[in-house]
Amino acid sequence: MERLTPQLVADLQDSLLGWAAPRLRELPWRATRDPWAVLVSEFMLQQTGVARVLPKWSAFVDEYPTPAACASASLGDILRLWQGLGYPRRARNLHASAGAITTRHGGTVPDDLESLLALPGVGPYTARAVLAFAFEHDVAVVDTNIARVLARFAGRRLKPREVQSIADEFVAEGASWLWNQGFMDLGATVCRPEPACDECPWTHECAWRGEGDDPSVGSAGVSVAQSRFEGSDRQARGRLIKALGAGTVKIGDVARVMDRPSEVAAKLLTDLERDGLVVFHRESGSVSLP
DNA sequence: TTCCTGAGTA
DNA sequence: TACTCAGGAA
Repeated sequence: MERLTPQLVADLQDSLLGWAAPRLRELPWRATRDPWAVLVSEFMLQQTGVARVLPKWSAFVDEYPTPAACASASLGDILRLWQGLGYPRRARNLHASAGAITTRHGGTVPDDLESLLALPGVGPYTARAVLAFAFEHDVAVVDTNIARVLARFAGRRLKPREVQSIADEFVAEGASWLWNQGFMDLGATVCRPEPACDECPWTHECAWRGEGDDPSVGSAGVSVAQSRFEGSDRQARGRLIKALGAGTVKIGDVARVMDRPSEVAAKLLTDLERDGLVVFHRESGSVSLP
């Protein structure tokens, strides 16, 4: 970005780290640097808040402390532990990543960007989060919070490459863990969709300052609002996955379990089978978890 | 109602 | 680029 001089970056780093330091002491669950535990947490944090992830994460890494342990379990067992987090495709991808780590990397989570991005379900955010939070490499993590902060700071909508490159300029050398945690926390607690600019350590340097159209709307990396959950396909899928966690379901009961018309249920069931989240048993006329 | 610490697909 | 994908909290 044009006006980002080294001196300005240094000043912004100081003010943000000063603001964030006391807050981050209250994140004990981030104390781990175990790459597998970090990878599990980042999968869970894709589209799910910290408060809901924390207990599930503890149970998961307790049950599957290594990639090999996870890979040797059935996807059905993984899905049962995942219950309540939503987006079960993440569980499928985590299970597949555990297998890839076991076979391709000798059971050790890789510490380079290319290898991480090659894992199923691992994108730009998760790959860099593992590098920063497990290996403490000097990389910039860009989640929806940071993308929102950067767009507002710049005062305009940003393109995907711009967001990452601007974020890269901000990474405090040798302090990427603290920097990325603090930066995300700023977006999560102050520079929220409804901002609290009077509490922001960057309010003086920000190009937007909460006045006029919000530059983060439509800017790269900023999540768009979710469609409503009630009545959605997600709700119906979730109902079936939850029921299957307790045992198999007869094909003829699927529509009732989903509380959807039979033709809608049939379509959703096909999608779930294609996603590898349910398995048909033609001989018994039932479906189950994999 | 809104908001979630994204990735895959087309 | 646009769309989908759970479920709970506030």
